[in-house]
Amino acid sequence: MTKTQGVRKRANGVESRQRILDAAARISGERGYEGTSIAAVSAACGLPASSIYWHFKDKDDLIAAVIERSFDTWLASVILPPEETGTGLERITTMAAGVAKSLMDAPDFLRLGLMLALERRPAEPRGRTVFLQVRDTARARIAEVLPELFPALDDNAVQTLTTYTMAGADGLFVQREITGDTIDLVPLFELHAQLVYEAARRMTDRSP
Amino acid sequence: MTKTQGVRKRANGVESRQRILDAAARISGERGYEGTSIAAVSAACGLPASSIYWHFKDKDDLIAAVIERSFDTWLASVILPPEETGTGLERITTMAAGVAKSLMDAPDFLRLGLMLALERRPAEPRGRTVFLQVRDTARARIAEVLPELFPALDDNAVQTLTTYTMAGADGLFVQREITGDTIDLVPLFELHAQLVYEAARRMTDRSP
DNA sequence: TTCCAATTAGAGTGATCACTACATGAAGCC
DNA sequence: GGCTTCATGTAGTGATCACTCTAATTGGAA
Repeated sequence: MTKTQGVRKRANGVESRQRILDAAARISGERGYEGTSIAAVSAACGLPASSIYWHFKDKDDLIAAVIERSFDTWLASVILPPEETGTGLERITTMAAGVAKSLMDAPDFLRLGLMLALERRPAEPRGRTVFLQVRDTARARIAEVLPELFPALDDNAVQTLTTYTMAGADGLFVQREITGDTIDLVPLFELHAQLVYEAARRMTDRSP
Repeated sequence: MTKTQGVRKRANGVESRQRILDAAARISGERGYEGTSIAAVSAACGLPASSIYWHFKDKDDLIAAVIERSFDTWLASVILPPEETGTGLERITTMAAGVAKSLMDAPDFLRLGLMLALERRPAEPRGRTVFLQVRDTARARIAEVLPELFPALDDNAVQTLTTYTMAGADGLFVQREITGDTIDLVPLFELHAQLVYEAARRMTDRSP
């Protein structure tokens, strides 16, 4: 029996799960955890609430799944180009531009993540934990890149610069969310990369 | 028939309003707009819901009042020390340290503000609008400071550096919120000030 | 005293929340 | 056909939401 693309949609768990996640990602990316109601997700994806609860244990599980799905996509952008592609400055500038592009393509992930991260509720949502893990992985990537470009950097300086690099990325993203979609993050991220690069260079000069 | 203006502590009106705002600031700073329920504020301040609605028109009005109250306090920290206190770098480093201290003293304001700013709900809360106005004022302050220290900077560079300065402040604040209260923002803000200073200096060197 | 207005207390409104019980339907396998 | 599993549909559950109504209390003014 061939799969007819007919009007009558037959029960399709995988596709329904994706539709639920799409709707939940959009709504939670716009309104945060508390602002995302199951009824709204249900209306947006066209499936009843009971279907959502068949695919996901509870609301917490749904939000966590939203974060997890964007996980790999986003982390793939945090990569330093190989050595033969250019100078150190060129490489981290390209890396920064790549992160900027991925953030502009799919801002819901970081927007929801930052909202979850800023909240301090008594029972921490699992989505927040997952987001912080992704963040730590991204942070570790940067902490590996810096000594590769500046072997003379001591560990303390690497930690400080890593923190500063992450902060700049978050802050520039927030800036775009506030000011509007017209702002292009790429040149700002490139500037950020250059400033971090210069700072690292000066730090190595100081402690030979 | 002249309504005497000198109203004493007629009842606990003024004090009650402050208690409500204190409770609302703490709760909304921890859980955001949707996460702040009138019942929770009522329990935290010891006054019934009807009293909250006597002092404030609705929830939106309450949250906006929370933002407005922190307004002046916070803006007062965004000030460049006078010229005779040191070199340009020293002055903006001191300014950055002051902002860092004020953010660590009262993080609820910026945490709530950033949560409001990131949200994109159909009906924008008034608190969000107020927060963005405060932000614009702070931004204007920075945009005035930069040409004072670097008269040769063109307007485009000033705008870019201002955006980058704000972004760094936001991002470092977020970093502290995520990593925990043990992190000291002051040295990170000072580093940020130095990097912006160096960037501005190099920009003026490039276009004399 | 009496009156008035500023607050507060308490009870209650309908709406919406996350979540569930249960029946129904569709496909695969025999 | 019958049986099972996957998935959806219907119709709720009690709890909590923002908000309101009205009566009580309070202190100052007349």
